[in-house]
Amino acid sequence: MSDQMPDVHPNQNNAISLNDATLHYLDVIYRLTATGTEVANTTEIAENMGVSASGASVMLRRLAERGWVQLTRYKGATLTPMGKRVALRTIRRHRLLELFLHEVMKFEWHEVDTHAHALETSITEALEDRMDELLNHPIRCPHGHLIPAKDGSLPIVKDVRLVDQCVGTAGVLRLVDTDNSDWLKYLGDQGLKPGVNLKLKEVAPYGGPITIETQQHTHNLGRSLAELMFVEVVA
Amino acid sequence: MSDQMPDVHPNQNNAISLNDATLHYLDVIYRLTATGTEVANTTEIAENMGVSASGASVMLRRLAERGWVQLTRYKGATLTPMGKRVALRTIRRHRLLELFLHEVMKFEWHEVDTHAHALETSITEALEDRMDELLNHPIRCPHGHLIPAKDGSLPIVKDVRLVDQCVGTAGVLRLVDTDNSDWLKYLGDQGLKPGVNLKLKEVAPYGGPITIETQQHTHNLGRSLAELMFVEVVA
DNA sequence: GGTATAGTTTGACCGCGATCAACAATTTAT
DNA sequence: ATAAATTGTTGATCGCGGTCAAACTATACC
Repeated sequence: MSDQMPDVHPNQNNAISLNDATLHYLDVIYRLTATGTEVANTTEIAENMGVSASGASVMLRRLAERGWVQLTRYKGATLTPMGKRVALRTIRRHRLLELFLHEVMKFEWHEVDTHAHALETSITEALEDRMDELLNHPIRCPHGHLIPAKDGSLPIVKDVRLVDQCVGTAGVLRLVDTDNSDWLKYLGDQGLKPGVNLKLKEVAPYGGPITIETQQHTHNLGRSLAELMFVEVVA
Repeated sequence: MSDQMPDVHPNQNNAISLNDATLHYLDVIYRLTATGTEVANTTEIAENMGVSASGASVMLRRLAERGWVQLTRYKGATLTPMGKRVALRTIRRHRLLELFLHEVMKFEWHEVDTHAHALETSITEALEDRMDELLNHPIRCPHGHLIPAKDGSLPIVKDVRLVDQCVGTAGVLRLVDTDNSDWLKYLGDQGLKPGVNLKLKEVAPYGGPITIETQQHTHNLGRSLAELMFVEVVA
């Protein structure tokens, strides 16, 4: 809610009137810091932006001067509350677009990220709102990522990492945490998409494969793929 | 067909890999030169781009160096065949987007131009194609403007200017040639949208108003509005 | 506790699309 | 035909997001 997200300067269209580059940097930094890691380091950001490390370094300084980013030299970057808010708005648009492209435009779930990325900094607020209505105020993108509300708040869900569960656990697949098109295609082809019911049958030790069972099949997945999956446990 | 439109350098995604600015300039120049006038002059272009005349002048030189534009100093600009092709591709995307936003996203016909403009340089070719399919390979945008094919060819239609017809002529409204939101709203509110049947009842002389009749109403329109309307005459 | 190494920043530079102020060409009016 | 007004171009400069090469931490290792 708005008690934790301060207002961006009263701007007719929040998170807009900022250029692509800024929006994409903030997006990347958000995603890098969302997953536990406290700061995003320059090299990571540069890689994700497809830019040299020096280029990212310069840009980070500018983003810090403009108040979007909290920078500790030679250490890394975090978003300021303002930066976080802007990032969440871009992420909202990205995920709404992904779902829209999947549900309405009938793109495959492994294709939507690219197309959504191209559009996320260009769509108008009215279009964002219209998609939201048309999709019935959805909570998740096709991969299961959460769609932030316009105020930056995230829905509360009960996702837990599949690989942390004990053998025998049954649940509903809720999130496949990657945008890697190949992995998504592979999993999708096997029917392993959010919504599917599954049961954890076996976890090989020492980072070995895991075995899960769905209605139709038994699947053997390498650890790296299995680690992407989050489920809601059912009693 | 491709006999009149030369190939752009074999680029995986025609009219893309050019930046927004270039695309928008070419678009503007195309529209300024499409309506009879042989060349687009710097001031006009500058106004349409929302940029100073000197800025446009500099940019036009660059566009000429890059082969998109044919420039005659102190006279004006035309598109090269290559430039024309790129412009038509952008216009295709713009008009497909307009129709999509109207038909699928349920925006009003006077709203779509703005939103389409924001997106026209960002959408991927796949999305362009998907919209085209979903809309069943449409020929016209909501205002009736023609949608160029991917090769730059335009459908052949029988639109004629309403104000050039003699009193008594009956026809179908096919095109309202403006993107002015206010005028569009006004006309739309009266039911004067493409597809409506109408009959020319009176043309006041000396640029005076015209009177047209539709199924439900009789409309009195000032000359400037009437001049935007194109019809297909029915026998 | 010094030193190699990985990671980060700086400095000099570039291309792009703008601006403004000054100047040049073209049109229009007298 | 010349002066005045309009329109167009140039030159200097800016902000932005990049590059590469060189200098500078921070850290891990022996």
